[in-house]
Amino acid sequence: MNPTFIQDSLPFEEEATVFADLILPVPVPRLFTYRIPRVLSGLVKIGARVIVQFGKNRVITAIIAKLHTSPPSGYQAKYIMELLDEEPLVMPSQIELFRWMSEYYLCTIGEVMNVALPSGLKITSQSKVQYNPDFAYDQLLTEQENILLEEIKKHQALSYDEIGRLVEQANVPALIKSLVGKRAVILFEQVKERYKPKVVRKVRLTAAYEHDEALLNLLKNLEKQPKQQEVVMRYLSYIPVQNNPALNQKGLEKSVFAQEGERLDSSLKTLIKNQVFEQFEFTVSRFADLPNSPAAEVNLSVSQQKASRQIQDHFQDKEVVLLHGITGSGKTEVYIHLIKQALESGTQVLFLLPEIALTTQIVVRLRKVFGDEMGIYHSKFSDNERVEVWKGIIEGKFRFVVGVRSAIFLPFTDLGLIIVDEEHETSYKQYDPAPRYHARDVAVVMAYMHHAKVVLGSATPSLESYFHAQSVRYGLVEMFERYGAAALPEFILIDTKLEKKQRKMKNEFSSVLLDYMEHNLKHSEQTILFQNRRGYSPYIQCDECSWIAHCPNCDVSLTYHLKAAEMRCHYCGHKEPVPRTCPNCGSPKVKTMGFGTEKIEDELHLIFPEARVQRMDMDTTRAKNAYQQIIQDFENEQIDILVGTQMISKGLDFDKVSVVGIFDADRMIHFPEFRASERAFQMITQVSGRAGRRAGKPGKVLIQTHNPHQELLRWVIENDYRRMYDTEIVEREQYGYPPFTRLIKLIVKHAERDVSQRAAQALAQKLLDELGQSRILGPEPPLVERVRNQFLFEVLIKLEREKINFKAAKTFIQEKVTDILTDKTLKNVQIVVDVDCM
DNA sequence: AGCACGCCGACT
DNA sequence: GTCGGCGTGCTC
Repeated sequence: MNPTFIQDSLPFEEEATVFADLILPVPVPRLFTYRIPRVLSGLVKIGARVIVQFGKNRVITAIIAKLHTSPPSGYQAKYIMELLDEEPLVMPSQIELFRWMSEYYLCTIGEVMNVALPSGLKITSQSKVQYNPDFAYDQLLTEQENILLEEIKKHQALSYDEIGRLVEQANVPALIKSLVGKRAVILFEQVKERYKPKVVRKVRLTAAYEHDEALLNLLKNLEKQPKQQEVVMRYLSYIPVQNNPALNQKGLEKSVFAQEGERLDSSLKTLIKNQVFEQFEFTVSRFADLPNSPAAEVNLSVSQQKASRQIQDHFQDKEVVLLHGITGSGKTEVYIHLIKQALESGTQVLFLLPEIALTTQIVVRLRKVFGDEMGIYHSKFSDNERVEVWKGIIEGKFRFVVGVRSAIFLPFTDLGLIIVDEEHETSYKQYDPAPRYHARDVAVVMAYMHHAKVVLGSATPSLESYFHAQSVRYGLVEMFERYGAAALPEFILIDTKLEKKQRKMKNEFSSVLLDYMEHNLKHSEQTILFQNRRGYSPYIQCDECSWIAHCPNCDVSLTYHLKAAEMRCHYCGHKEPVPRTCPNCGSPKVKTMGFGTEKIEDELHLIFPEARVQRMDMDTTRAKNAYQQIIQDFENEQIDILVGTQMISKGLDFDKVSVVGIFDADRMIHFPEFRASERAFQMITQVSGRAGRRAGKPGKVLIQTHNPHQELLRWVIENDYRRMYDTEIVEREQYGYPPFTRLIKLIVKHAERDVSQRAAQALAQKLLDELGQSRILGPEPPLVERVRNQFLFEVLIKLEREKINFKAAKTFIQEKVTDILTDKTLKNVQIVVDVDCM
């Protein structure tokens, strides 16, 4: 890495003009050089944000990546408009990381910046229109222009949107443009800082009433105004000033007096007017209301102690340790122990979790131990909340952050430990937009930069991580005992083929599963049903002519949603009503085919009308707290049967569930993709982990399958990760897949199938010439070959880990991609480059 | 990515 | 004859 890139002090001669190379949030693969105005030259620092004009009329936020005094040749550098931060908002190590990411994932540093900064830190400008006070009406205005001008005259400054709302004219932008030309109005850019600290309005007694005597007098005087008296009494009940006058400074939130049905707020107003109370505003943290009772003791079991000791031993000579611990082995306690130690040694700690696991018990758990020293970074939090975490880390308020994928972008300066829990989770990989990064892999790189250590934790590690743990790269620590001697669940395989033959199936339910569920309901025990497909049915079909409802924009069937009474495309979001008769032949025999979570839920109502059934999938958890609510209800045993997609495999307390039912295991196992076995093993194992024990008996996991003799199911049942790994790794090596190779997927898109195909073929040919046949797969259309009216073709590149210079190969690939994009005979082609695709 | 500039069809 | 369609190319 270029050392000047991270230099942050400037011993410049006073006269020299200072230039800054800036990261701009645009997909242009270079930095942009701007001039620093003389008055700011001593104040600018690397990592500070500035506002610059970019292009003719755009005003955007940029980050200073480098400061120097060599004027650019060939063009005149513009001045920066404003300096936003006196101290760096982005740390030098982050700029280094951004650069590494843009090189590794083949995207621009601006794209990295764009996803890294919460939008509250990115200032955007808005064009504002203002009446020109010097306008002399020396120009001929059309009637429309006159109406508009009169309206603009009435206001200080208006945005285009506001004008649009004010007048009923069409083509407002054109009219404004004309008015600008005639010098009747002025355009200017208004910059708005998005982040607003959260303030609460508070009241407190004025100094005159802070003391006992004055208070008693006040209460006496207010005997005729009972409402006002009540206000004072209420205040004192919260803030006992009579016992301790100093408490008054803190004040009380105004909202306490504005509760429904009481109408104390008007009395409060009077008291404020009479200078009994005074108002003030108080800036509060948005995280204040989370449970917070720090320093709960953590007692490690013998196996947990052993695991954390082993991890620390590995850290002597290794940066990364894979903690392979089965569900319920108590990895969290081990994490807590390690986090505590890292914090005690004075370093920062980052704990990554997949999105869906974050809203649950583990956060509450960590909060109990670490209190408000711990920041939380989550996509369902508002932007302001994210900015608060960002700034809190810089200010030293948070030395420990629990967060999702994007938390790797936070401004750490001195990381000592990164924990990636559920490291096998595919949601750590961002697919769209660029950078298409894998947070687990970035975490490892980041740890090297900070000289920090990494713990990757999982009950079902990714093949990649386990492979590295088999070599000298990573250390491996295993926990195979269930905490508190909870027994492993008992597996039952149900042959649905056989049951179908014997006519024992009730739609999707086997008789065995129904028997267990019924027994469970009778004994008030809980059941989880897993079907990794949302909606009611994945397609609807005409019984007469076999017509199937398709998305008009994508090459997929439409999924039928019962409750919403419509068909939806899960790729582009297209919706349409369900036809009563077949649009092709007019037959009324249009039937739903296949099943998703919604259908299972629906059928459960018929089979067990008395049972309390809840569904949990993307459709029922869209609201901010819906997910948490369902989990809470389930924990409080207000739900008997929970039906869900893979969402249910995380963060549920297994102790209360005695039956887990898994549908459609075959579809997962035989999915046409090289990772299918690994994924299926992980998913089924994770879901099975939800089965606990009740009254000393182990829980039951029932798997419905067409073929109970598949070896993958046997590995799951025997909890034999190792067998799965050994079998799978041989195949990976044989066919040249990760971890033996690195994959780069190029997705070519065009509105016409033919152009898309031609471009993909040309691209593949260029790559083939240099890299050879064995390293290039395709081009071939993906499973869904048309999405949002774009035809897709994929080229997959396999690069061996050892033999190939990965960086050079990527540069070459990038060149070839650019060749295609600039090919005049292939216009409007888009190419997505996905490094380490999943 | 935006955004402006530039060259061809349906309207006052 | 103009508005405005979106193709093309640039941004320090």
